[in-house]
Amino acid sequence: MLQKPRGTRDFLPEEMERRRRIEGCMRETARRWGYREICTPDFEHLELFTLKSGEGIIQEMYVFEDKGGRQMTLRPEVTASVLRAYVNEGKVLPKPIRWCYFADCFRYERPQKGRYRQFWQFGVELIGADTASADAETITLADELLRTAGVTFDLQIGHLAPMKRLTQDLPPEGQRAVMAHLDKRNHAGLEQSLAEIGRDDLFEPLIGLVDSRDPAAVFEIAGDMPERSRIEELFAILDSMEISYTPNFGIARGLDYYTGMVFEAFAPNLGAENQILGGGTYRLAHLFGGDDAASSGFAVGFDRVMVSLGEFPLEKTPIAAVVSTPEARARAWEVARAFRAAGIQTEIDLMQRGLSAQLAHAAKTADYAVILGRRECESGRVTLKNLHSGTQQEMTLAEAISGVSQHGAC
RNA sequence: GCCAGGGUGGGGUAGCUGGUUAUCCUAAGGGACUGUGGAUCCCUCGACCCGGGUUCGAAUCUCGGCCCUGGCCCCA
Repeated sequence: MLQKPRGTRDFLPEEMERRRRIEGCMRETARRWGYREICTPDFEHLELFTLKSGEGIIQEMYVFEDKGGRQMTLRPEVTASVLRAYVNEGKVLPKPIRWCYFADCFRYERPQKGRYRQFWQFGVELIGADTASADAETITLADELLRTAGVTFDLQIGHLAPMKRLTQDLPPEGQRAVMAHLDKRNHAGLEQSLAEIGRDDLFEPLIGLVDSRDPAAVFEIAGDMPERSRIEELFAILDSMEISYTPNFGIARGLDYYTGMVFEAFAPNLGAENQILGGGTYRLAHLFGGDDAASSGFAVGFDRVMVSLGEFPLEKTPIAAVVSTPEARARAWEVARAFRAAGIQTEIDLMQRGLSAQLAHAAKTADYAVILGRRECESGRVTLKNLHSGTQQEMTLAEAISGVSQHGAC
């Protein structure tokens, strides 16, 4: 038997209903904040992502050569595409630009819990605003999005400036290593890296930075800096909005293009892959030939949110099954059409089953049976049977439709 | 790329210290039952992940691959 590709999943209707429901929550929240949907290609020129993230990511992507000999790749994320689209067509739009997307992405990685080779991200990008308010909007929207979806999470917010200030004298490789260790809270690795470059004196301040839960203490350690007022303003807005978060000035997000604020959210009930959201402020447009627009944004790991949420009840709408004898076949089609026109999910027998078997089937899949035989054909009425209570009654078609509409599923 | 544990009908399983036709539950389809359902009974359908090796004989032992689950690395 043919298997699905490694790291991919089939979603059956039950699961799709759950996914669409949560997707709808996220879309609605973004809409209320003025973020309108953008859709970019599933595949892009490879160069788009190597420009953004370096050559090293090629081995993690689905790269292919198209029939014209072009180096292409399935998108591993959406931010690069959105910024490319901005450079291509968004330059003249009034700023700030608020865009959101819900899209599948592809990464050639080893699958594990919450990590798949095809996965979905819901994200927003706020382009052209370079203020504490813009930072605050990005974070607050992220918080609201996750809360609306119903997921339990820890929100951690940091800023790259203090860490960069402390490590500004280090060689680039040293700085990179130090930030990586801090991001992973790897104290032993940090100590070793600092020793290798002869800067053991930085160990205590850097640890203090990461462990600090008070922004004021961070400036005590790292000293004053130009970004200080913006950072303080950001946290003031978040506090006034009563956002629940943990300051974490050890977040490095690993990538060079982040310029200031960075934030992440974690779901405590997930395994090793427990980060469900990540974002920050960045500059990318200039890489793709555009202006140096300041941007901020985040992406939600939609599949991880779904794993974290687990099973939850779905609201049911009533289902009607039209059950008929062979002689009432034509009438059954008419009645089914009328039910569907009223917006009711309605199914009709396609298996040429006997009345008994039709009812047996309806009892498993529907809430109401609309029974049609010679008697109903002659009277022009229908028999409506409630399949949960077992009660049934003959009535007009209109009465049956309104009865099903009003009672809902049991 | 690395580590651990797994892979038997659509789903869940027994067998796995080699030996008849591979067990059971469930689902699905049909019948008992041509105007009334989920019960019951009967029937049908349908599986040893793939390939090599050992053996008279492999679901079982062995090797390789693939895939699944979790972890490492990475995490845009």
